[in-house]
Amino acid sequence: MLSHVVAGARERARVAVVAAIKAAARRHLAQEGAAGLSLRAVARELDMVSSAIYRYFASRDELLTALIVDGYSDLATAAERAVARAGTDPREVWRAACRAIRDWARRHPHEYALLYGSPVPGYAAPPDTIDPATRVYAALAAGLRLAGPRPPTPAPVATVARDAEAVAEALGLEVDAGRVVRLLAASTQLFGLVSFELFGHTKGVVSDHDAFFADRVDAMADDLAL
Amino acid sequence: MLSHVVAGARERARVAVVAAIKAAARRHLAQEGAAGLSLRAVARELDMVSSAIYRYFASRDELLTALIVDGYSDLATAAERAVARAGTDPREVWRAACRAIRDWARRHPHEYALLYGSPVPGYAAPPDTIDPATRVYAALAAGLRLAGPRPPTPAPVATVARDAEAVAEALGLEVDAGRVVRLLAASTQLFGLVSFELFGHTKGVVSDHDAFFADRVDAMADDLAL
DNA sequence: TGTACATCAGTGAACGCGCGTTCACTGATGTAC
DNA sequence: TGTACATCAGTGAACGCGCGTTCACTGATGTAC
Repeated sequence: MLSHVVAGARERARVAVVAAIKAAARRHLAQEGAAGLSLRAVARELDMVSSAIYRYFASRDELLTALIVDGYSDLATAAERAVARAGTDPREVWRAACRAIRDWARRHPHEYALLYGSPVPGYAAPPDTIDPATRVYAALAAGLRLAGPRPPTPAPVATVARDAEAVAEALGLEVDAGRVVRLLAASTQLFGLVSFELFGHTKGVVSDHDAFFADRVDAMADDLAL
Repeated sequence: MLSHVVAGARERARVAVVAAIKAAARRHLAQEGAAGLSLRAVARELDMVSSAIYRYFASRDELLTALIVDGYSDLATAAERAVARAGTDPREVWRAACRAIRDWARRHPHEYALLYGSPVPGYAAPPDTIDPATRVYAALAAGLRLAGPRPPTPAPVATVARDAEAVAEALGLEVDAGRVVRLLAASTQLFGLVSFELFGHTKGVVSDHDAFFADRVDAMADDLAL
């Protein structure tokens, strides 16, 4: 729609206020967590009356959804940029994607928790969140895509192989099912590492998180034959 | 203290009420999540007046702490029992521990989220939670302990090696640093897999979670040389 | 064994607070003729 | 270009609700002599 390109003053003001609300909500998130996100608190911070928020978001859940979609998009963009900067060496591309995701998570711990932590009770993520979430996995798959076919690994059982082939298809990977399963596992490993670090489960165990993370990213690269 | 063994009626009643409060709180947790756990709702369910709860717990946070400690203990006990049942084959012991953790998590998704999901905002876990949490990792290490020294792996950088040696010491493992790092990684991988499954991140990707999980548990066993 | 006293569980009212959402409204900004 | 009308942003009051925590209290249960 042209109205999005040549916007009138009203439209531009609206976009600005929506952005301000989301920014304030993000700040609020950092203090109270997702479950405690309050429309009234957000309105207060913007010197608005609480009911004014309803001009921009139909409900608290709709604002939450916007934050989640923005979060995935922001994270995906960070990963994609890192991948683009990393050149064409598959292992470097993999490293760049992993590092970008961890760095983003450390910079935005509460948004990370919103995306990959406990689900918000009573809130069901709508389908709008699927696409940006998929972009993150696509960035993680970039190294394998660059590397092309890999030495085959033992095939997983049929049900798993079928899932793996669907994933390969969706991400444009020409890789055997076993390797795709390893990529899925590497993703859960990656988010497991980041979650443990951010949520405090490695307190008193791991002291040099940078080195530990780098070590494991390379181990995963080996496993993926990158 | 003897009073814990030969308890009077008052003491026995007290223990029973504490248990009832925790049970109700756990049920409430399942509906509202940790952030929404409400003393008043718990009291209502037990047909008590809300202030009566304060005879048993000094504050909401103290009740939360009790739930967390119980959660880790319960999970650790489940893992330890599975390990004990599994016999002496290291790989079987490893499989049993992993399966027990996943099964417990699926049976208690909200307690799992309380333990391994996003931290509760404004709540700092007290040191009481460390011991039972460590028992879980000890159960995961049982396979490696049984297997004894493994073929050495490339040594990690010094800071990581030092952490690994401290962990080996604490868990009573006679294993090289590289292998200990792999065990730590396997733990984060395990909890990453379980979290992704429970928190819905594999929706539309993995259809046969049992098979996928079993496949990865064996891959980790290979990596640990079990 | 019987009695006096201390301990404890549970009550009910209250404090002060914050929340999401609705509604009728005012006034400013844009649009169509 | 000027005017009439429609659209929209933001206001302020209100609804009905739930929360954690404190406090003075009643009555039952245990303990010491």
